[in-house]
Amino acid sequence: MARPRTAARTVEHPDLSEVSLQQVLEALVDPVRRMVVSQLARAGEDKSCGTFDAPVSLSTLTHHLNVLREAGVIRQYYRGTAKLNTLRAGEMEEQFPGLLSAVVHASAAESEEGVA
Amino acid sequence: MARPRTAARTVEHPDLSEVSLQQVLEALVDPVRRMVVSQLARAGEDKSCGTFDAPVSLSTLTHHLNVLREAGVIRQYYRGTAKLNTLRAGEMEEQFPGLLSAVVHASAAESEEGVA
DNA sequence: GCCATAGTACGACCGCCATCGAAACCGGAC
DNA sequence: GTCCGGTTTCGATGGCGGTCGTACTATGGC
Repeated sequence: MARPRTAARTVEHPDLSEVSLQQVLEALVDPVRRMVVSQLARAGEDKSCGTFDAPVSLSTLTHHLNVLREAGVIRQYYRGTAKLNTLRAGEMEEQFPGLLSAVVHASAAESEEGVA
Repeated sequence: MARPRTAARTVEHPDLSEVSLQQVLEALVDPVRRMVVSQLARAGEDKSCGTFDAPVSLSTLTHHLNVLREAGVIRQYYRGTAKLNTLRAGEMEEQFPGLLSAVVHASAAESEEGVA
């Protein structure tokens, strides 16, 4: 169907007003997904699927990224062969004030404690 | 074994420093438990098991209250025949800053939206 | 054109947790 | 003492979700 060569694959993202608190909490309750979120928050910038450090297979990781995207926590977009992921921190803050930041912060605090 | 007549049944509560973020999130991810927390937050004061409005049987409700207690979210104590429940909001705020309040707030916002 | 690389879709398995009903329990009222 | 209402424990059940491997697709480089 002569799909455009550039700006090729696009990804569906929910409007945050359509996302329920339940969805967000379910997304954040899984340890692997919280790792992903933490790594995104720490990295400061976009990471591709393969660059996450997680104790699961790639297909499982894809699954987790889908859940996070559907919960409105991350945004995904293609660039070249890679699919990049970024936190929707600002929007989340608007829709669920303090929630994502509290989780990220507590998560970081817990892992520091292990180091200290 | 000659259990003391007074100050009878006591309940074990974890120190919040022993509670993991994982535990807290698992406690808060269940809709019924979030209802309980919301009702406690709104009521302002202690509620007995039987006074919660939840679409589950009493035995299930007991189970949920146990989970919340073990996660450090609520404190329980006996008074007469009743077992009262109260939020450990202050302690939670210290250990997991912003977390419980964000969830309670978002929860309230969502139910208001249904009303509006 | 071909190949290599990155990610995805699908289907199956398995363990965990919410749920219930019924029976036991405990404290207080009488 | 006996009864009663409130709460808990136990065991069984059912469904959902995390996990994996494999087969597949798509993009970019050669």
